[in-house]
Amino acid sequence: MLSVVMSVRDGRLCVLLWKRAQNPHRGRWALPGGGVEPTQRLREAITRHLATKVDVRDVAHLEQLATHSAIDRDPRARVLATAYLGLVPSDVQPVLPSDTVWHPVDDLPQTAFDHHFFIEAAVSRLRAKLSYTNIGFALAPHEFTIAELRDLFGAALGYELGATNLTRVLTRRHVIAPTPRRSSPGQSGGRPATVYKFAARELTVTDPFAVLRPPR
Amino acid sequence: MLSVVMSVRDGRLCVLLWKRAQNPHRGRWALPGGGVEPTQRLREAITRHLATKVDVRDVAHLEQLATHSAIDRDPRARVLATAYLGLVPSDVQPVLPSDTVWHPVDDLPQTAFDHHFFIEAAVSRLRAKLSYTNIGFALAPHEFTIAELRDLFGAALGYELGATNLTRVLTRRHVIAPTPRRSSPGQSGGRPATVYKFAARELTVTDPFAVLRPPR
DNA sequence: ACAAAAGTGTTGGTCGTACACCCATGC
DNA sequence: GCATGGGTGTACGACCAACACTTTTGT
Repeated sequence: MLSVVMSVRDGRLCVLLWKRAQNPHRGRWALPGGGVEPTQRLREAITRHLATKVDVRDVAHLEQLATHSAIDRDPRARVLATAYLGLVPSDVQPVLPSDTVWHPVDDLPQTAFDHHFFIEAAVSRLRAKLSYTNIGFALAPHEFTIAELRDLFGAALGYELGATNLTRVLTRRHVIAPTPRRSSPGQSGGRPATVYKFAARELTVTDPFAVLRPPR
Repeated sequence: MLSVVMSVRDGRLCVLLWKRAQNPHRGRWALPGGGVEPTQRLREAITRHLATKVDVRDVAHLEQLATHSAIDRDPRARVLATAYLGLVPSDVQPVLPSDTVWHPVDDLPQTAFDHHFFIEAAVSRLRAKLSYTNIGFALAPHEFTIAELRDLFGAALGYELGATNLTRVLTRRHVIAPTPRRSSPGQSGGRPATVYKFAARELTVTDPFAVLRPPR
């Protein structure tokens, strides 16, 4: 049972890793995870582990990724590992243990076991879902300006994008909605930005049929 | 370890189920599945089980669906079940044991345990992937006419669709390609149909970014 | 007044659907 | 020739990207 907890930190998409102090794979970086009690469900086990071991309580979204069954995943014994993808909003600052660090996904250190496969799968999944669901809510603060959201999406997707079209796409799909509030500009001036929020804070598919749509 | 094996039979999307002769859930219909040996990988276990127990050797595509961990899934013991989605082309006719039957997914009998959840997940996954991948290759014969493909897709998606646009979408994306062959018309005449084939017989994503595309 | 930042209008292109029309065959 | 089924051409709308232009602020 593993969790790939991702969040945008300092403008970069990061994943939570801890440094192993013991063999096997001592010194390498591993995903948080552990065993599952016979009375626990997987989701429950993940949630509890994140809260107690790494003090991450504000996972805005959690979904199952995949189960790996390679026989020699762990040299000690046969371990079936089910991984979850967890997302933490960019404005929450969990207090992490000293061996646990946010690592940018485009500059990963050597990871333990087969954990880099899970990270790759998580990044692909997140990037894909950003384009056809409202999953962005789990990365963003409750309120934000378009500029902030543009930087957030840019960091998560790995490329720059324009604020204009981002606004239009997300509002047309009713993913985000303006609030009456607006932000005050910085020292250098500029027009105050409208404050937006996500319309829903649960995962919904916003673009269900790319093609081969059913007849109206 | 469970498999949701699906195929189009007699113009309907079907799933392979076997009737339980023993308690628990005697008389209900269950997905093929079984335990995993400590030396087996999941995919291997699924493949072997399908070949030996239900004589299904021609699974054209197999992908992992999800792992369920409900504590009371099986009243006998805590069982973690990882389900796979398998697809069988419509022209192969595996010899099934007498307790095993293809059931249309839109008219399911009472299923054992929580197997209907897996079936629902498999159907959703298949339908979604039909619109943005070339997964149709796993349902279709090696060669086919557009009319046959239209019926196949219609059965899988659950609604009628037009041959014209199906052709255009799939050829534009280079999912299918015409062959030099053409089919001879039936008794009632009609123009001979061009025979098509799938360009690739491995899963590829054909429509990766619906929106928020990276700049060219 | 000017720079900075946000927001709007407009255009052009791609893609998917609908539907009318043309083509090839059996009887 | 005519019915039958396959294939093509065209028009329309939805959607998205690019970019110029306007609005609102601070200094």
